[in-house]
Amino acid sequence: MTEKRLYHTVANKLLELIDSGVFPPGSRLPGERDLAKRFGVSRVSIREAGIALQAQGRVEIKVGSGVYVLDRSSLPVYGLPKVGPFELTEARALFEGEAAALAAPMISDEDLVRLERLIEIMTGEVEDELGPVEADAEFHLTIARSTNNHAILFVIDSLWKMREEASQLQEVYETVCHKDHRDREDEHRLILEALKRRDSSAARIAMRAHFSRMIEALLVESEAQALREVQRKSSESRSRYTLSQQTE
Amino acid sequence: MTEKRLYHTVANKLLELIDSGVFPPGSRLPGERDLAKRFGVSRVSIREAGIALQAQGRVEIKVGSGVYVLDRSSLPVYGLPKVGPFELTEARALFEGEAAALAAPMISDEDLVRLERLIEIMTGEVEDELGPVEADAEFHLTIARSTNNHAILFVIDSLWKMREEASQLQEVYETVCHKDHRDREDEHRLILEALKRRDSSAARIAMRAHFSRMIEALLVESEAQALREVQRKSSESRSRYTLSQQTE
DNA sequence: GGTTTGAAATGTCCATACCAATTTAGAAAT
DNA sequence: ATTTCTAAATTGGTATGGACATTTCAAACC
Repeated sequence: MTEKRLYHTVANKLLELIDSGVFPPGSRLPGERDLAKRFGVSRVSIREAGIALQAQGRVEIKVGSGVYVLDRSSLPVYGLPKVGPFELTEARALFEGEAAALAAPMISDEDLVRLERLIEIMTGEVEDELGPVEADAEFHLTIARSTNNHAILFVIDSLWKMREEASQLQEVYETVCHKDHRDREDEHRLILEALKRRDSSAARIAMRAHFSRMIEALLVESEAQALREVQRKSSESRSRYTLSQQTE
Repeated sequence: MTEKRLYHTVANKLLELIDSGVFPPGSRLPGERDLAKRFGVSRVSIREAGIALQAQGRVEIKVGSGVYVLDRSSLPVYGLPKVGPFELTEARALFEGEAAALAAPMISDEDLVRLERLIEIMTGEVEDELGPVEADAEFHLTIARSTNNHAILFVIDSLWKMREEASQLQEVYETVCHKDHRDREDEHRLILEALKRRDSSAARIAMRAHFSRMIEALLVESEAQALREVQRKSSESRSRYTLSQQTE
């Protein structure tokens, strides 16, 4: 209990208050100056505690407003590596393929109808509070969940979070996904059909095909993007050149 | 690049310096006062950056000594789920099997001799700074690393950390591993042989066999453990009974 | 009623001074 | 020459006080 760093003990006391319900998720903590007086420490220590808690994903600090308690359940796994689109898709192809194969013999009927509905949401046939992107995530997570294996669920959840992490990566994904949304629908249906038949190896193949097509699309897209980049840079240097011509 | 919080930009700059090799893992970075002058900010901001980095597990701060760079792959990832031995081993069988299959065609000769050496360390033939347990970890991580896929490396690293997380789980593993250490050696050699031949499917099969045997052993062990638990509880309730007899 | 404005609250940052833990170097003893 | 001990230098930790930027919200205004 007797921590060495002051900010650490402050952070722990705050966590106790949060966990004991004094500061429920969503609520706002007292101001720095207030807390400093209450704990009998300086404002610096309070703020350091806040930074530490923020780094742990327990609170959110909004400048000029205050620090707000976050919901513990939605804590975003820190230490996720920065990965490129190809690495990520390759990993997903392998791991989600295996997850689907494992899930096939044991998936429940409820989950099967849930998958059906999620596909309809993605295609836009059905409106829902879930957006099409969230539905896509839920599709893959539902399959992972039906393996009844927390480690597998964690892995696939982490892979999805990596995708969300890098905004640049997300852009690439968006364009790829929306371009061939018809292909994606077909692939999702093939996966679902294999699961319905409780066919492990078909499920694995279908899932892999889904990601293989994605890698193909990524190749095309990254090529086009590289081309645009070249054009942008050359036009940039051209305008800089004309600019320097004018100023001299 | 222009973050809003000052300590955040400082932290990012430090991370760049660390990742670019200016401050390699294990090294000590300049003192607060030095860094403050260098970045043109106050000491508090430097320390706040340090706290943030520490919370992310990237550095270790020792009072009176300095802040030291930690090995990136060695620690972080909070929010690992608690998983049982069976779940974990099942997940490892699937995922590490695929990783081995992917690594087989592209693994370097240096990594192959490294794997050879690691097996020898595990069997005790060779002494090393690495213990046998660490060698086991390194064996699997080396294979994962040679896929050249950071996402895959992350997953397999995470799975190993889950094993280390729960002490109870570790006990079970220890007993299982040491009981049939001869089997384990053979299995590791089979994996290595498959990799040497660049045979993807053989590598996958060998890796899966390794974990399948583990699951078998776990079944036996958990049975024995369940038996012990029953005995413990019954003897406990018996002693409680005699105790309540005495006090009344 | 809707918009603008301005004061209060709040987080952010800095400079300085002092404290406590650690390391280092040099003197002293062997 | 080597070891041991002590004191100074170095380093991170904390406190204080002030200045600044952003946000919030209610009063004032059109």
